[in-house]
Amino acid sequence: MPELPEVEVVRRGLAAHVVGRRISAATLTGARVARRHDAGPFDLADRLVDGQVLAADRRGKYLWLVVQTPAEDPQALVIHLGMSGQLLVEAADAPREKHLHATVDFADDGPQLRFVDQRTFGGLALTELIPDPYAEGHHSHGSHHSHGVPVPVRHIAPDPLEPAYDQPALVRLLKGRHTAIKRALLDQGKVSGVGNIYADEALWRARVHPLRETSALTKPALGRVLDHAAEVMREALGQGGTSFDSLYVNVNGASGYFDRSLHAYGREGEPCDRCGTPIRREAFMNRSSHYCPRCQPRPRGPRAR
DNA sequence: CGTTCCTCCTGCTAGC
DNA sequence: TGCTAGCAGGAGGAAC
Repeated sequence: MPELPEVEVVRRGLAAHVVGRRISAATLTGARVARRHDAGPFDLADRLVDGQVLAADRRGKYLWLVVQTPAEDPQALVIHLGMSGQLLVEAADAPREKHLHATVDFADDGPQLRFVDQRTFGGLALTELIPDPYAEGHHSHGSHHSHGVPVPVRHIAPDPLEPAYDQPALVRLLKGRHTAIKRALLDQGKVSGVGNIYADEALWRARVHPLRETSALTKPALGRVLDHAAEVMREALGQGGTSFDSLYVNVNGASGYFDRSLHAYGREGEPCDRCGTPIRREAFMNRSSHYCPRCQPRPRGPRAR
C-alpha cells in the first residue's frame, strides 16, 4: 500500500501490535526480499533474534522498526512496501499467503508479523540509525525521529506531515529548477510520500497541469500545489488510505476507502467534478497522469511536450 | 553535478 | 475459450 497515507496506516498498526514486543525468531524466504541487506537474509534473521521493538517510525514511504538488539546499538529494520507489499499481523498458524516472504515471531506467543509482496519490489533490511540530516532546521521544531533515521533513508526528504518539512525552502528550490511539477512531486529527495495517486489529485485540486515547469509557476502557485498535496494525503489518511482491491490493506487486512474521494486518478473518460470535461489519461514517466484538460490547461511554449 | 530513463516482478483485464 | 499486450499505488542506479 504504497503512498504516504497507506504507509502511515501500516505504521500505526505496527505501533499498536508490534512495538514493545521481543522478537523470538525471524524467517526470510528467498534472497530477493533482503536484497538491500548487504549481509544477506540469514544475517538479517539472526540479528533480529532477542531484539526488543522500541518504535515504529516513518518518513515518506519508508517505514522502520527501531529494534534494540542484544549486542549492538538500536538498529532499524527498514521496510519498504514497494508497489504491492503488505505487513499483516496474524496468528502463526493462519494459512500462508501465496507471496509470503518473511515472518517475525515474538516471545509472547502472540500473533506474528508477516511481509507479503506479490511483485517483490519491496523488501527488508537491518541497518544503522544515523542522526536525521533534516533535524534542527533554523525554525523547524526538529525531527520527531528521536532514534534518528536509517542509512537508506538518508536521502529521503521530510514528508509534508512531519515537523522537519520546510515548505518555504522547498518552494524556493522548485522555483529554481527546470523540471515538470509532477516529476518534482514524485522526487522523494525533494518532498517525500507523494506517489502517482496523490500527485494527480494535488494537481487537479490546484488546477495545474502535470507538465507545467516548476520555474514557470509563481511561488504562491507552487505553495498551493504543495498545500493540496499535504491536504489530500491528510484526508486520505483520515479514510484509512486508498485501496481499489485487496492488495492495499492495513495490518488487519482491511481496506481504506479514500478511492471514493478521488477526482482525477483512475477516472479517465469520466466527467471532471468541477467542469464536466472528460478526465484525460496520458503516459508520463513510464506510468500515467490523469488530469482535466480544461481546468488544468497544458503548458504552451517550447518546453511543452 | 542534476536530470531522465530503464528495469526489477506478478497478476489482472481488455481486446482480439 | 484462449492468447497476449498493456497496465498497476515505486525507486535505485545507469546513462546522459
